[in-house]
Amino acid sequence: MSVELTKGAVEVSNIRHNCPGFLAYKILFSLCVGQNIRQLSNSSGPSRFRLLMSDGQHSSPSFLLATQMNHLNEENLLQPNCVCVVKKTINNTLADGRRVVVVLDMEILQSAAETGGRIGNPTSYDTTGISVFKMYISRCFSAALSSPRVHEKHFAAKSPMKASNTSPSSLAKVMPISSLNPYQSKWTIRARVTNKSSVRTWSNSRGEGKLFSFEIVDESGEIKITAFNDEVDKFFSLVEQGKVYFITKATLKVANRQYTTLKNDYEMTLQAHSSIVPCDDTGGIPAVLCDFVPIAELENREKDSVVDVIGVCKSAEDVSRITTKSSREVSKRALHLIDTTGKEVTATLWGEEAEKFDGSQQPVVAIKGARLSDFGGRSLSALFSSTVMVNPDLPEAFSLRAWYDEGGYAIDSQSLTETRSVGSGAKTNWKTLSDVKSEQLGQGEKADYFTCLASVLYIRKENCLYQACPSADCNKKVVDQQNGLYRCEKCNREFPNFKYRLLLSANLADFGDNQWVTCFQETAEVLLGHSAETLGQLRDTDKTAFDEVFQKTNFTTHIFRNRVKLETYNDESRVKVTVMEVLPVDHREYSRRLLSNIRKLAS
DNA sequence: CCCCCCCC
Repeated sequence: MSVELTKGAVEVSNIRHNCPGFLAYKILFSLCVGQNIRQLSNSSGPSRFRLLMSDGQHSSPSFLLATQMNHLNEENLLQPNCVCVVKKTINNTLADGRRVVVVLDMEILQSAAETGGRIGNPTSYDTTGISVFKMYISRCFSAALSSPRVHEKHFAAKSPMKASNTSPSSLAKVMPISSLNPYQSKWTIRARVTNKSSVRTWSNSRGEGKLFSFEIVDESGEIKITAFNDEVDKFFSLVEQGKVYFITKATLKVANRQYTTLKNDYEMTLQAHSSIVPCDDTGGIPAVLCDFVPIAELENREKDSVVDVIGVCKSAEDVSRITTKSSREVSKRALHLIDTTGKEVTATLWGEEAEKFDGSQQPVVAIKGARLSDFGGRSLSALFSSTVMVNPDLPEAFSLRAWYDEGGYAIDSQSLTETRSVGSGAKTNWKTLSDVKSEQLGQGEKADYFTCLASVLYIRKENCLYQACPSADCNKKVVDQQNGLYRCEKCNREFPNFKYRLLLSANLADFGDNQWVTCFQETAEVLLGHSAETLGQLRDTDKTAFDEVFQKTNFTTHIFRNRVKLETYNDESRVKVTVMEVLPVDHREYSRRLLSNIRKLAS
């Protein structure tokens, strides 16, 4: 059978390297022959196939089969000289600067046997020679191939540079990053910021100061740029992650390979006379692309691998300060991310990123280049080289938002990170209050421990405070001698003062049952939100305010970690529940408990 | 001129 291949398809696919605004879209239907299929060696993750594609006129080896199309190989359809329809592609630049056309969707139209050999006499298509002229042409293509998935971010630059930017002749003056060296100072580059640090200060024997750095990329390569002191003030707010700039008059120096993973022998330092000018994002500069790993998939990835992840921040822990092994203080904040795989993972942010993070609206968070750790099973940690994006303008973010809001928030998800946030040490023994009775918890020799999600129904405020011995280690009730002195029988002493202690009897309820529990000092203070001392003062001076504390506590919901034990008392035995810990309701745990309870109720 | 990848 004879088929006609779409001449020019190879060229069109490759030219579209110059249209970074498009993440993925349908290309002109093109019939191509996969002449050569090579499985790329890959230490982790699924196999990747490189395809030498031909349109009968040109052939190009720069086609990479997206892994979701690997089934073609498994079905044995991917054979040299088969004819396929390429339906959807995305252009990408590999870490080493090579450009590839990733085939996201294609269909085998005719098997290799049916084709019977090579079609036409294709010549090799040279992608390195994409000229300014072609870049210009590509804009015509991008206009013709407009798509709803257009992802272009227009930068409202009204500078004169904008006009010259659209002119092919001026583009010729822009140099590729890969051509820069310390021996030539007259250059302008046009590049996208892929990673921007926060401002950091230093102080050492050579002096002190502040700095920030960022990384940029163009079609030819990447480089790191650092700004110190005055240049920090001048450029920090101008430089934005993801945006494209003309950069000129910075100093180049040999990069210390020890400190960089970027593929460039040099790095840049901004000077007083350096110039950074925002420019149009209209072609030529590769977009910052993320290769998001589904959260469930993290389980199979190697420890210490660096991955891109995206998820809804279901809950975020409070920021805290820790001291590192090198005695440095740093802020950290753990985020709990969930995605459509129904799995969660804990990701830690550091420093300013941790301090400024606001998880209150459960934003979608994408982290490009997070390190996978094996702490608690699997967890993630942001690196200095990571890019943390909150509610990024990405299709993946939109679909995650929709998934979460339309029901994802309620799924009984499981975390890959074993947290010890509730209970200590042993696995949390979640029970409903009716479980505690039906399973006869605490009726054995030893005490039992359980954790429940419950609301405060009632607190006995009468007798909740007592006057205790003021000695540090004695909490024994004292006897008011009515002479200004208080006697402790245990210490066998009289004191001119006492301290207030709390001993609270509260009735807790969940969906199916209720339970009287006892809260001693610490747990009572957490539950009521006031110290025993304050409450004692209030009771004595402002009864209304005192009552209000209890009213406000009623119907609040918490996680209670409890001890339950059989106690004998005047020949009568009954279980006594003592609250060991009152914890705020963690949204994550809350949904999980609520669902588990609902299921119990239904069954 | 920095160069830190952290903590449970």
